[in-house]
Amino acid sequence: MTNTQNRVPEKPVLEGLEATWSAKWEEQGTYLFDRSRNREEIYSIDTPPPTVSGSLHVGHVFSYTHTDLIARYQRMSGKEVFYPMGWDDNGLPTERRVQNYFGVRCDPSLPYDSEFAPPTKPDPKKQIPISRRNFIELCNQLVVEDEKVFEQLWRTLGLSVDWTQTYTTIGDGAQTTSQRAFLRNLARGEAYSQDAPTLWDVTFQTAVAQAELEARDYPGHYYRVAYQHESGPIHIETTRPELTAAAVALIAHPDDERYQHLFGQTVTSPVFGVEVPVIAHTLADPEKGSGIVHCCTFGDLTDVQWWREFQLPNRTIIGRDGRILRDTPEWIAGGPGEAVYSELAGKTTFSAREAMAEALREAGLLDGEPEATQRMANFYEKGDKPLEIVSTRQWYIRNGGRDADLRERLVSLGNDIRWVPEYMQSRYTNWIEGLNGDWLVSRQRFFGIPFPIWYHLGADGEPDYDNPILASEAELPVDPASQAPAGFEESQRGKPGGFIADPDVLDTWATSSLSPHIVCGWESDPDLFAKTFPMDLRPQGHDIIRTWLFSTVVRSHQEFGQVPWSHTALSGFVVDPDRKKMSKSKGNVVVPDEILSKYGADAVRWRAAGARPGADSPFDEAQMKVGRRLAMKVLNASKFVLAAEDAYGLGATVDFADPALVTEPIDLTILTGLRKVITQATKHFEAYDYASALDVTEKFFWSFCDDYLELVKERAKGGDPSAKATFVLALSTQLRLLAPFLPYVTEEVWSWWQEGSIHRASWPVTNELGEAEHDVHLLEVAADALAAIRGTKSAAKASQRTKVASLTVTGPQNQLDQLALALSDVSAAGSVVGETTMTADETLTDMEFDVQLSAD
RNA sequence: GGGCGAAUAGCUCAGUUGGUUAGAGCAUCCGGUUUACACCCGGAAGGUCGGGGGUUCGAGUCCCUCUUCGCCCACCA
Repeated sequence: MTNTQNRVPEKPVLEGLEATWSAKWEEQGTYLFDRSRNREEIYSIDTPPPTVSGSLHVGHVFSYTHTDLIARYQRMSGKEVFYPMGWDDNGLPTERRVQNYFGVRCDPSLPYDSEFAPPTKPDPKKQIPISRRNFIELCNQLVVEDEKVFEQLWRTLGLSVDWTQTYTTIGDGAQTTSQRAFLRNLARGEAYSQDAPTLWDVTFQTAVAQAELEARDYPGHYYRVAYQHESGPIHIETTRPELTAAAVALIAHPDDERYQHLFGQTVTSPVFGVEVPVIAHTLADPEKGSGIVHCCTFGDLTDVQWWREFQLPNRTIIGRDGRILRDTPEWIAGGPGEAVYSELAGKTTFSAREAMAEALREAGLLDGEPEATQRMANFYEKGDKPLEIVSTRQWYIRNGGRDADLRERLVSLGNDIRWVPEYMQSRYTNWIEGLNGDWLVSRQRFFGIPFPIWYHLGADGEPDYDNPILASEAELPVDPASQAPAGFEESQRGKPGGFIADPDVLDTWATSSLSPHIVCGWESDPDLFAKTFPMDLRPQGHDIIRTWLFSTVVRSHQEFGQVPWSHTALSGFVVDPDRKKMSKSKGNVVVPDEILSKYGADAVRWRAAGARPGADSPFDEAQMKVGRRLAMKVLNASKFVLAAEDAYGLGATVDFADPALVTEPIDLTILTGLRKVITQATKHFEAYDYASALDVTEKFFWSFCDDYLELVKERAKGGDPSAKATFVLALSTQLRLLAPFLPYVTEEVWSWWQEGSIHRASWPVTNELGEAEHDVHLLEVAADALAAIRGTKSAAKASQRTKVASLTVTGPQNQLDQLALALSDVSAAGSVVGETTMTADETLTDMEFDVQLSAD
């Protein structure tokens, strides 16, 4: 016989459960993945790697909890769960954090300094320039520290991750995978490089992709500028007069009567006197400005389209630093505007705009004064200056942006994924249908995975971009900046007849899009890959459907011809009480550590589980208290049921866990109701609806505690086996139903009277509770009677211990019959000492009670 | 401008395929030291289901329409 008495604490507390149990889980390997199991028995999760250079906020805590709820349910249901954790440490966010943290900046022209140590007191205003290698060393150093902090938080939160299965997006494994996948893309013609106009961030001096754009309001002015035609001035309106020197055409709508006489003719640009054609195109909007627009290389994406379509000359005047090119361009040199240009040269677009406006004004070519306007401009999502368009050589991966067939194929692949919630699929479809170019994957940055590519240098020292030298898959990962390609010596680097490295790194999404490849061991662990791919679940935020989700489908389609997972679950955001998105700049971010230590992990998880998939949820600290109360209730109710009689408990033990002992009608209603809860909770979990699973379980649990336990405690104290059997069966079932939500408190209670971890116990099934049933209305009828008694005492402002002198019940016969079956429990719980009279009245739909309190 | 979602008690949300008098928790108010739990328990009050129209014996639920809010996308002359 198991002695439960000694293992039930006298005063159970929530404090410390996180530390105790997360250590035991680690020690006992509770969540280790057992790869000996078959594919059908495995459930694999493509966890989002959080950006370690950022900070985790309560939104992360919620969404990672959502994934863990599913993981724990699947594990208890018999699946071996493959649940790795990644850290996204690759890319610009880490660079920025390193710059701020250490007060340095990367200058690739500097040599490596093995002695370099970052300043102890960094001055953010005066960043010390260091070599690329020194910079990357600092990146690697800092991410290790950040990752420790993140892991600690996840462990406290109780994520059932297999901590032996971690990866980083900058680690060797990810580098090899990313470079290999890129080489395969290249070999299959899915990747290509091109010298073309590119959206460009002048602050970070890198190209950016369509998916990283963000349109923001941007104040500007309309300038009314006169181009010259033999018939007189032609006024255009522009917000960017500084691009006049880059004008290549004027364009108006073909039906615009005002400009019919100009089509096919030429005009000259103001100040610079450059001759440009006037062209008709439907994209010119007669309603905007004067209806005729100057096309410059390049003011916006429409300019790029016109430039391509009409094969206009490229008259770029903006450099990679966002400033007007210092050398006077050939089409300006020797012309009337040479002097004006030299004033613009080297200026930022902002000050060049003012200087150009002044020059136009002086020349009398500015009509009226500039008119203030609010327009939208494209920004890099991490940048704070509007993007420019510059011509640069970049690498692209085909994603359907320039191929209608592929686009259609990718859209239909969305049907192979089960979306939770379903309506999120439309965001995926919409995004693909709105693509306007292939995926730009090269970035002119430092902390990232380099392209595994070099170029021959001709005798003239010019690189041969058309015939790149590719790394072999066997030598991956490679760093072409420090390794020479096969057949060359390092000394030939940069020399005519030698080679140079491709200077760029892969966009971080180009690597994170391979997370299934990375975690499942593509090309490195075929056995693991066969058992985990395609994966079962991709959990992620709905804000990165266009980036992470879509790009992962693209890469999986290219490499495997199928979708990478069968399900995707999209979490909503935690928003502040005003329904605004939390962000650092707004100062409304809730720090997870504080709420975790204040309310406990179980309470926070309980609140997270209340946020349904896809739905944004306002943060409300008061809600955490409710979760904490539930966790506390689990401890106390369990103690009451399991502790021996002399410790004020009911002394139920595992020996009573036998449905055959349950004979009392009201006890049978509990088992009957619980079977229903099992069925419903299971159904909800299978549909990824953890919130409803919790709801049905929790409601039953409160009723179990407040109604049922109160009703039968006197009988149980008398040693009734039917009651005790019901207690242990119901407790065991409810603990397991609650285990995904409250892993700490359920594990704690489980340890009082069971062997092993509850998290490796089996998910409850209905036949554990036997076959015998009783109408669940009995519990309702009994609870109603008890409520009437309590209500009378409450209305009389009397103690609940007040004795009831007489109880008269009137109601339909069938309800009275039910009540009769539980009358002794009701009387005991309600301190009914006098007579109980029951009178049938079929005109009533519900019972009515007359409760006379005793005068004593 | 296009797409998606939401609107139910002061707040956060449930409400299955239409079916009695619309539910829960929090907050509020009232009461109770009740031998599991005062980190507790009991009780009460609180709603024209965003507006308007329609279908139906019957609409929170279905249809149309309007309004408001949120998110995603587009919008640089």
